[in-house]
Amino acid sequence: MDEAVIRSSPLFAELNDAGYLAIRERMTEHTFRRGEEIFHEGSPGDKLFVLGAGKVKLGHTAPDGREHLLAILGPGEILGEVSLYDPGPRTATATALAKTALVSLQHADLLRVLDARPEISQHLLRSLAQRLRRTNAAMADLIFSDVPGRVAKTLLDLGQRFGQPADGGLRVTHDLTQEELAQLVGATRETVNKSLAEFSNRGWLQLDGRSVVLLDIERLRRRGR
Amino acid sequence: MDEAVIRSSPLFAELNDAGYLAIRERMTEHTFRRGEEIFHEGSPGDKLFVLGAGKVKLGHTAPDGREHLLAILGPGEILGEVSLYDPGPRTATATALAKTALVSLQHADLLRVLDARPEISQHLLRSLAQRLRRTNAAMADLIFSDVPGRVAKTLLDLGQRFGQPADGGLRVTHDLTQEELAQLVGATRETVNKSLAEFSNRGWLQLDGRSVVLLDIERLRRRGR
DNA sequence: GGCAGACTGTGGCCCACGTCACAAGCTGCC
DNA sequence: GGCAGCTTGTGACGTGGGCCACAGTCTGCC
Repeated sequence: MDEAVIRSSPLFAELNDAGYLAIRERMTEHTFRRGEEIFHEGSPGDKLFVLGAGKVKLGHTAPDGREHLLAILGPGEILGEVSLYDPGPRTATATALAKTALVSLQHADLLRVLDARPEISQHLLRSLAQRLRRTNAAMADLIFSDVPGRVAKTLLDLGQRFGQPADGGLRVTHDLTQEELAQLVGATRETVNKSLAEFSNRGWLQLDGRSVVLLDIERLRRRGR
Repeated sequence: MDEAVIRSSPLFAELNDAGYLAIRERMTEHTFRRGEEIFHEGSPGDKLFVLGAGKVKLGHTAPDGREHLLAILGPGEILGEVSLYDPGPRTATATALAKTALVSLQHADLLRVLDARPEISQHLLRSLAQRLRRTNAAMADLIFSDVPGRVAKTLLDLGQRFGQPADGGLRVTHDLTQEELAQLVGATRETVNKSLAEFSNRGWLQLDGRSVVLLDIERLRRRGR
């Protein structure tokens, strides 16, 4: 079960069992299948989510309908916390990329915990600060790196977070279509496809549906910077 | 004097006079002239700054030496707060763009205030959350807008924050060279120059050294999206 | 007042990448 | 099992904008 993942998420890890149980009973469990929306841009943001299992994409749709992904989140990660600090409608849409289990918690309930245990909010703050740094790094990449470079970097990042050793390489089950990967790196599907093909026939990785096996991490890393 | 600006910055506005004076005496005043560095990427980040007057650019230098600006900050704004939440070396370099007056405050001193008045930290959190939203919007622009569009948007944004009515338009003294403006929008100086020239001879704005007068805001806005 | 160094203004060349257009697999549902 | 609709693979073409190379203007310093 993924209860253990929730329990040990940074948000709750420091609570003792009694404290955790008190907050746990205010949480609601949900499951989603690929393509189902967890929340939509513009809707009121009064809840926060913690992923137990699965994967979620956080995306933003431009007025002209073009879409761009802000982040991919996995087990143990927190979702929707921005509107905890800055109340108002959601500024992004969260969609499940695979079968996903998560719990939701009303902001009000969480704030009660934070009141009692202010040191926990440090974890939330740090995660927000890190998200900001990440985003800044991504912007720098958009400006300075070409598409293959961004693809390589993104795969390495996903590999570090979700990969597991297999088949003489690092298997990364990203659950993304090439279209979604393109939206994540800020390019078109076609260009991403060609970059992947290039990496593949250099033997740096091996494509396999919605996952890849990274074979030559060192070279990918060099290509990424 | 710019004391009033500091006093009414979101960080301190809610304090009563006694509370403010208590923290005020832990602050140190500094002034910088154009080009002087307030802090440098990689140095230990143990202070936070509040701008009283002037303007500051926040930039990041890539390993290959190319530079990119994250934000332009003006009077009343806070600087260096990220390392308050996520301690460690500074991840950006702050440089004065004009004659700038500011005060600095050790994190430790500020944390003492926040302990006593936790509601104040809400303001800090909100400003961080807003910074994150801003950055996300900037990323979307990098992906979806062309250079002239980003230039138009950036000028409108600066205009909204620093502009004042004059000469039948909105005068924006941005204190940026075209090179710096280019680093801010993620393009080269040459392309930015050509965009500005284009806007200028369409009569949408008027160039004037390190400031511009925005004449046709409506059209600039349309160009920006 | 004159020289040095920064900044602005513009044209030419070229390539990375977006757009378009299809072909070919894969998946799943009736 | 077959058709419909995703998804992947790849080639042709056009162009926005980076890079280079100057010329012209502005600023401040000796």
